[in-house]
Amino acid sequence: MSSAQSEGRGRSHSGSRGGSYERPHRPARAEGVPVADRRSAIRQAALRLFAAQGYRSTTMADIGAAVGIRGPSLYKHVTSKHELLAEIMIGTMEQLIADNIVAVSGTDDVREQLRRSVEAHIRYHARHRLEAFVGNREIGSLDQPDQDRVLGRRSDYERRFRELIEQGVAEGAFHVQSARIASYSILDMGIGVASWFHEGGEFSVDQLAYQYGDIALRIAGARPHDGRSAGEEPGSLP
Amino acid sequence: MSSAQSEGRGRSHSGSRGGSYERPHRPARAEGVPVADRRSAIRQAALRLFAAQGYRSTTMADIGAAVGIRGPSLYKHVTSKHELLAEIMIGTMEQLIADNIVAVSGTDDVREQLRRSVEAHIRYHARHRLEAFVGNREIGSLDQPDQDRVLGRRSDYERRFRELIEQGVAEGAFHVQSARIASYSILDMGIGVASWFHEGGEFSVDQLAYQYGDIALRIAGARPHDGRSAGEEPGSLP
DNA sequence: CCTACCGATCGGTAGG
DNA sequence: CCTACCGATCGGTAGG
Repeated sequence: MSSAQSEGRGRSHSGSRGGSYERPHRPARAEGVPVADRRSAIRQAALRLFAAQGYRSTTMADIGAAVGIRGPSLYKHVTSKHELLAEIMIGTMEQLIADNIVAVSGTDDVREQLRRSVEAHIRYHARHRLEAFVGNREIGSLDQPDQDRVLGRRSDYERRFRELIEQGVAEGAFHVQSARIASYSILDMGIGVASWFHEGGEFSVDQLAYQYGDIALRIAGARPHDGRSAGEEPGSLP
Repeated sequence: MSSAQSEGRGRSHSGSRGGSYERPHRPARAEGVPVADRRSAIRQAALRLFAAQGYRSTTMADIGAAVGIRGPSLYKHVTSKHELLAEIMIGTMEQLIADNIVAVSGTDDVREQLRRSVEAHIRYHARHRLEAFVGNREIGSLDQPDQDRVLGRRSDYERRFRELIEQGVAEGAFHVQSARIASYSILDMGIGVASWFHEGGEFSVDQLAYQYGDIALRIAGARPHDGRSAGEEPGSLP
């Protein structure tokens, strides 16, 4: 629910017509910045602007202004606007998959593997809201090859969750009608986090991760070896 | 997971330069269509194109071509491109709220109210994928007043689910750590359906609605009066 | 419902 | 890293 950002909607009707218009003030220094940091500053500005205004509504001049240079000067550091988007979106999927590999590798208990996978999924979507938000909204803004790359990685990522759930079902640890719907619902509720989470709100990232871990175990129909349902406090049964 | 559409990416490099270029063929009749249907045909075309290409990448000429007229002729039927988007997005939220009111009014059992609310939510997102998809992606493309209208209705809609869950908790029918996270997770997993569902796939709309109803009851920690967990077949307990 | 057209925007290149 | 600029696009209006 709710949108990620609200700043910067609509082309900035800034100081048009009427007397002396300087250029818009540049944010501090235009030079003197280490060349190595310049690229990452550009990427970060692009990410923020893509999230706030959308890829198509963000101009190279906007991105340049955010790092203190003019639009055309960006082409010394990046080859195109599209490249900036593709890097964000492919990098996001690579990170999610890498985090998932770590999450499942620390334990053999399928319940714990699912919990850790979901916690990693939630942590990423809370800590990297903008990446996740842009990654989920701008798929159609990619060219075909990059779109295929991102969708292929998404498919791989989903399969990891689905096969984990199938394994749990085979072991008798999970009980679901459809592993696919279970994995979709678990992943989709995590994706939603990127839309409404903000630091300093009702929940910390840790609390969020833990609660969604519980919810995922409920969705999976997980019961520990003694037969209790997931997410129940030991003493709360009727 | 996955994007809603893939047609029509990128401005259509269609027959530029070189010999005889007629205009692009118009899709059958340009006139002879009942005036009453014209507006809804335009809305439908706009919806399809907004979903496939994004609002900003869809031109009035695209929409016109889809209904067999030229871009400027659309202004006989609509006042602006923006109006087309606003109608879709506000109408979507109005329908979801109306469906929810019906869903909760048929029973007093809070479990059944939640089930029916979720089923209605899922049915809408499966049957009106494009509306839901556009409604969730183009919030930032609205002007401020319309964006406020949509977000206000979203907030109302979420509150209906949250208060239902809180009521269930108070009655001892549900058990959750946070009603807000429960409602967000339930709504977000439904929103996800609009991204990946397609008719003729593995599940029918009815199957989907039922399974997500079960999942929502699990998330809510629902147990029937006899103490069994939601979504379990009566004989499946260990 | 159409053509002609205005005014504005924008990604990217030239050439310092 | 900048200015000047090209080529193309687009929402909306004029005036039939």
